[in-house]
Amino acid sequence: MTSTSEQKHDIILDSAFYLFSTKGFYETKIAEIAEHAGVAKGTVYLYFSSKEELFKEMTRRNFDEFLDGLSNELTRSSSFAEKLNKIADHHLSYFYNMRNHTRIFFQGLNNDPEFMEVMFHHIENYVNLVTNVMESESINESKLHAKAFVGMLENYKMDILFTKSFTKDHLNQRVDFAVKLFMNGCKR
Amino acid sequence: MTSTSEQKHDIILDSAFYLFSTKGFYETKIAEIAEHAGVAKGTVYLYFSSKEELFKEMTRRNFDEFLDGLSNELTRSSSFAEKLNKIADHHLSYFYNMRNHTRIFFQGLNNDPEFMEVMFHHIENYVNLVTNVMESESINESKLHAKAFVGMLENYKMDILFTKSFTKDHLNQRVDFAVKLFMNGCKR
Amino acid sequence: MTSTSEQKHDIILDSAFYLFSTKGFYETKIAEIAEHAGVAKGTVYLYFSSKEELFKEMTRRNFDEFLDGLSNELTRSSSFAEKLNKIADHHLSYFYNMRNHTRIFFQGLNNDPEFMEVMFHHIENYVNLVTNVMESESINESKLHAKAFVGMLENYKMDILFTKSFTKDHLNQRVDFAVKLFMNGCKR
Amino acid sequence: MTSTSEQKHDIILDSAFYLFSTKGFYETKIAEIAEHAGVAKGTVYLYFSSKEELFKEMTRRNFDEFLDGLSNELTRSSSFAEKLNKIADHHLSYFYNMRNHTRIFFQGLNNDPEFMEVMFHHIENYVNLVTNVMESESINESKLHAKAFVGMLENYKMDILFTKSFTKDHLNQRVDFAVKLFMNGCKR
DNA sequence: CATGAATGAGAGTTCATTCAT
DNA sequence: AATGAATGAACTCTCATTCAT
Repeated sequence: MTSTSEQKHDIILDSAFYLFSTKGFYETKIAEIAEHAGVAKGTVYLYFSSKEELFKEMTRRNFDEFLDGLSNELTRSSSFAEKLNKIADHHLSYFYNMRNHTRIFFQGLNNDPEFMEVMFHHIENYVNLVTNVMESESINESKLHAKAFVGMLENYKMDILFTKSFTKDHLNQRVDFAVKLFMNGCKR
Repeated sequence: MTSTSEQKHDIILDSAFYLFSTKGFYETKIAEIAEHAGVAKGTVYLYFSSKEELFKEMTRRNFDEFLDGLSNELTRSSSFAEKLNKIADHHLSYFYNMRNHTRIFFQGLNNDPEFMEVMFHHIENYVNLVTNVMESESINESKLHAKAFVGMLENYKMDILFTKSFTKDHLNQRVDFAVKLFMNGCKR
Repeated sequence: MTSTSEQKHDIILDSAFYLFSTKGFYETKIAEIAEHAGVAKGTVYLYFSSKEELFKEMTRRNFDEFLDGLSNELTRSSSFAEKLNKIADHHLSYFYNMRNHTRIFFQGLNNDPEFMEVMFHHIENYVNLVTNVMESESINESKLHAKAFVGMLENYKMDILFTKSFTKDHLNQRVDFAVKLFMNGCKR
Repeated sequence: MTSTSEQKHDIILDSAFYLFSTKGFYETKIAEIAEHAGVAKGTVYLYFSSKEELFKEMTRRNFDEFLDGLSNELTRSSSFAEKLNKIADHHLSYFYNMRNHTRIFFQGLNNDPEFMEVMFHHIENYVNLVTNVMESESINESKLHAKAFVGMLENYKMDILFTKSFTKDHLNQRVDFAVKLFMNGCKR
């Protein structure tokens, strides 16, 4: 009935995610994470060497989940439009599901090179995944296209995070819009 | 030869910008800002009521400069393509000039509603400026178009901030690319 | 129309009294006293060498006024009972008139020997005045009697300071009571 | 051999009493209390939420000890004179034992309503205890009598605190004197 | 005489981290 | 492995005092 070591590791990570993403890094205290996880303060340090390290691991897990999910969905898609759709939907749905955890998207460990590396690699991996889709369609300058597409999506993220009344319908509308704009350009 | 009161206000703001943007909010100490500005610690509090307030004023000034500059350039542009070009160039050049102050773009006062309001309004104002350009060209769903375009640019920002070898040429290339992609869509 | 130097000295002392007695020594700022007196902060230091000194001078003036008034009233009294009455009335009326300035009676400069000296001397002088009255009636152990009488009055001070609904009638009742008790003892 | 949690709480309270009463509230630093108690600065905050709170708890403990002791002694007294004697002796002995901690009697947290409440209640409780003694002897206006008696004692406190050469004999003399004066009035 | 901008020492408080149990 | 009491470095902000104008 007691938690295994691995389970405790994950429980702490869950609590860290919940609190960091809701309140921000500096505003979240180790004591709060411990309490939320139902362990003692000292226990946190048995699994993570520091607050920074805990934040980094949490971030890594988040990024990995995001990319694993996307990568999984892409293998089940066939046409180009369908793939773009999946990317857009996955991207915006991710933020939609996290719209109550807005802090996570604005705060990092900006002075920690290792953390910047983690972020940088995530973006790189994400863009590479999208770049592969572009290349499979023989699009030139595939990387620039990939970044532009991701950027469009990233910007709609703001609507989600700041608009209280944002619904799934609004989300679908943006998915369609982004794909069409990317494929055909603006219609004048 | 001595500073007027207004000058001192700005000198402190300059120092705050330099340090906050280089090291981040929490990592910058009031004592450092004072030293950098060549005044005593207490003097900072004669001009700004708190560290948070100082950060907010600095942010406001930054945002205002960005928008004033853009708005100024847009009035001197004629064709649609030219306007898009000016927006893209202004956006990316701004970050290019600040590529050594990367911290500023990742950290804020995420728990301070007033600060979030400042950020939100800036984004709103920026998008509205771009939306006006879209509308002047009678483009439907002008706001969604505006956000998508800004998003593309925003994403290229990452290249600038993370790529040490990024040059003005790379920048111009992205400006052209973004405008063309936005107008015509991806070419397959 | 402008204040003379002596007037300014007194105006500052008045403001100091008002604020110190309403808010306490540490809670009152020099800046507030200056503002209340309608002078600049630096001006306070032209008349008083430090915050402590200002507090001491204010206290001295207060004590002097109290004793001058009492001494004046006693010369106009004839019988013993009448004199005791004047003392009691003067004592309690003084606190009654100051019942909105309760801070002054609880806070001092407890670490400043000079201030303690000022307080000590005031008490001494007051008791001596009352002792003289006792001696003029040939009462033995005149000083112990004097202190006991002052003590009775001092304690009724608490009623005045803490009882919001305390009236002049209550005051007169206590004056009469104290004099009778002192002269005849408790009635059993 | 190590302190229990409760012991540490009391050790800090003891140190707080020693320093606050010797030097005053504002003149005593938390760092000094910690050092005197043999703990780290932060430890003080594990037991008391703020400097103010620490001062309040110390005051409460002091007051309680005073009243408990008195109440205990009164139950063992029989005649009226004996009871008055016990009150006078307890009151003056208390201050006699504390004659090196004079600061405590002049300084409080005058702006803190909660602290004023604590003080007010203590005085109230003390007077009530004495009032009960008066009533048990069927004395009219028992409360006014009680306050007068306490006032006499309170004033002799000054002799104790300010007279370096004050001895136990002086104290006993004042106890006797106060009781006789209260019972019989001044002898002319 | 008068001003008030500038100073900077100093204090209370927080909280990540440690370590004896 | 787990605890949580104890630590103490570090930081923001205050305010009496000074002095150039």
